[in-house]
Amino acid sequence: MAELLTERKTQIAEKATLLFKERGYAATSMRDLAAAIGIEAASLYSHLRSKEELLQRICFGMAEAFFTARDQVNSLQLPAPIKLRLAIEKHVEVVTNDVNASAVFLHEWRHLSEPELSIFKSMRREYEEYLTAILQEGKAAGQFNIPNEKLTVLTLLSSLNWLYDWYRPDGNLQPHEIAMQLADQVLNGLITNK
Amino acid sequence: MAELLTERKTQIAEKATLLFKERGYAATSMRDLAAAIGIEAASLYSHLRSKEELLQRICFGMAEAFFTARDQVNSLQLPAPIKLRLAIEKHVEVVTNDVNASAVFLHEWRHLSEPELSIFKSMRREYEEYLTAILQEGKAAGQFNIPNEKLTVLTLLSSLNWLYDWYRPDGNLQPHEIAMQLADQVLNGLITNK
DNA sequence: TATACTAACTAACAGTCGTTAGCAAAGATA
DNA sequence: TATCTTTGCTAACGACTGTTAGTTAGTATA
Repeated sequence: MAELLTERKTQIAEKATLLFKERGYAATSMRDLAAAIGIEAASLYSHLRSKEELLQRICFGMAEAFFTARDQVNSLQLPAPIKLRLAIEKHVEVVTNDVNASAVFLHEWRHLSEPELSIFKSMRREYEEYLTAILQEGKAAGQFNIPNEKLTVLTLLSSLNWLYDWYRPDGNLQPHEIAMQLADQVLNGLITNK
Repeated sequence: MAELLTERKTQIAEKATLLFKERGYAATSMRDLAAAIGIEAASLYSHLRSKEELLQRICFGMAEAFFTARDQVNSLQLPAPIKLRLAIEKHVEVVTNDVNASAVFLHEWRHLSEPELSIFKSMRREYEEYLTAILQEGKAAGQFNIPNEKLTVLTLLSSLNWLYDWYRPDGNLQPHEIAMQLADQVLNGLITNK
């Protein structure tokens, strides 16, 4: 029954993501995970090779989603301010699409062991460079006022990433609206009448 | 030897803060901590009652520092935009003053057990409300353009909090400069020529 | 009907966890 | 000199860790 097998594997992955988010990777035991599903800890090993495999899937799955978003943005030739809006929109889509996985991706990656840890870090750096490039483009064209790109890109990223903490799929703010308001705030600031 | 006693206690607190930041609370064992100091794990208990006591001191010590900053800001009668600049400045001071403790404060608080956990959460909420009040003040006075206060305050806080991740005390950016650039960015946005 | 595979189980492994008990050396105090 | 306090030690506790071995019932395939 290929379908049932996949269902169970999916269920394990989803519960693991939830527990890793709520309690952290190190504080979640395989017995916790098994109990949350309703089986014995040893039975998990019919479906996976190790606990860390679960973490790897979550971290690299999210990384892949962010790269896909980046490639979509970069496939278009756009002025920097509009490109930045699009990048924000796509990033928000990825985060809101799976807030649990986003939280694990952001906070639990350091429990990866080598070589995955180094690979993960370099992927993250690559994504930061993609956003930095947009900022530099706009700065060079005189469209952005940025004294320090690094500060700006890290501030931007933290604003976008914290989303997982308060976004509610059943709330009244849609991802698109959130992205628009975030983009307005980042681009125009809070001060009225510009 | 009251002084030596205090020195050792301080050393333990600092190493614990560093290890909790780097590996996370759950993944740091008392044996790890003891080894980092150069004593046996059991010897730690001459200086503290439990592992969680260490976490409590870090979390509530930082909370106290943030509240002190808030009270300083609130003791002055200022227009909202200037008050927000000051709040940002004070917040940056607290974070940059101890980046390790800031990281633990931000990420490891959920390993507190009751009743400390609930107390901690309500203190955090109180601090968010202090910042929200400034935003509402400016909005009511027509100085701020804010469609959604909650989104704005959480975005602001995440920008400020992520500082612990990249601020280097020996770097070329002083806390005051960082605070000014952050404030400019939040208030004026990235777009040139306003 | 016979065979192979899947997904669960129980039992157990070697190691680690936070913590306690009991003790020893050193220095401070009386 | 005698006593108390501090700060470390060794040894050990019971619980928990990720994981493996071996087994079993049920289902799909030949």
